[in-house]
Amino acid sequence: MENNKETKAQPKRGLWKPEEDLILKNYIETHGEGNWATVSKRSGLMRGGKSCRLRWKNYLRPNIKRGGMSKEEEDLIIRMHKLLGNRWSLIAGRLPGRTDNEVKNYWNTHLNKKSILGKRKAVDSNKKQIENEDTETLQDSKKPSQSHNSQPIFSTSPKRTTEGLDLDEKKEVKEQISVRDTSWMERAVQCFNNDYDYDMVETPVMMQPNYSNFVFDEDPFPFYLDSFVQFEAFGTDSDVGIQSFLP
DNA sequence: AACACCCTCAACCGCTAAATA
DNA sequence: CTATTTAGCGGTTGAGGGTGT
Repeated sequence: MENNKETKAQPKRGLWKPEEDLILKNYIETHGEGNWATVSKRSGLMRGGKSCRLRWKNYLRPNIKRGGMSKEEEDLIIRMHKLLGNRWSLIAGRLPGRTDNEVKNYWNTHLNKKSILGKRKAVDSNKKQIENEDTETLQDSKKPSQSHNSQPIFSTSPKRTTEGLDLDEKKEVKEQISVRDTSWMERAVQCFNNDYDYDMVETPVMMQPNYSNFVFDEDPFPFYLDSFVQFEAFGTDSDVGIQSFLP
């Protein structure tokens, strides 16, 4: 809501200047991350909290890798995107030093455009195509491949169940979850790298490499094809459950 | 040189979910 | 239990640099 009594100064926008970067970097190195709303006030930056957070996360944070993607990184992005769709943060999680924004940009500018995956088209041409198509096809093509607005059957982020715990216990749970994250992602990627030939779960027929209708593009793929979801939904140490969801 | 067009990517927007008051 | 705040996500925009004519 706008407050008429108090004419709030509009937060500064646009590209960050080196001196602003320095201020933010120094502030966070001193005070730590978080509570972004107060960062601009306390640091003297007249930026919004979101802007500060984004600048830190995507640019100033230590170990950020900048510059062109290596062939390996590009290959991994393509594979992961095939597997996960537009879940950029998950994909970026597999690329040390890369941010979701960077991966997303790279996909949209380099990979998507080149149509490396064949079916996927550049955003603009896709829009034009949608405009020209009849209603029935339009509805299909408008389906988000995996929009965050459309609820996935299972969340790809573990539910945090820290209710009723004290601060230290909460921290511990979060660390455990984080470890579990790495674990299932690692296994899923290994699985993917090995053409789904992994030992934990019986490979569903639709996930086998020679399955002719093995297509991810455009439509949200069924969750039983998503090995990431499998690992999370059913755990990494059990093969219970997956078979019951097979067609 | 001047202009138009294209491309890239940093930053912003709108939204949701989780955490906190 | 509800309201508010905070963090995070994916989609989109637009400034600025590059390239073609």
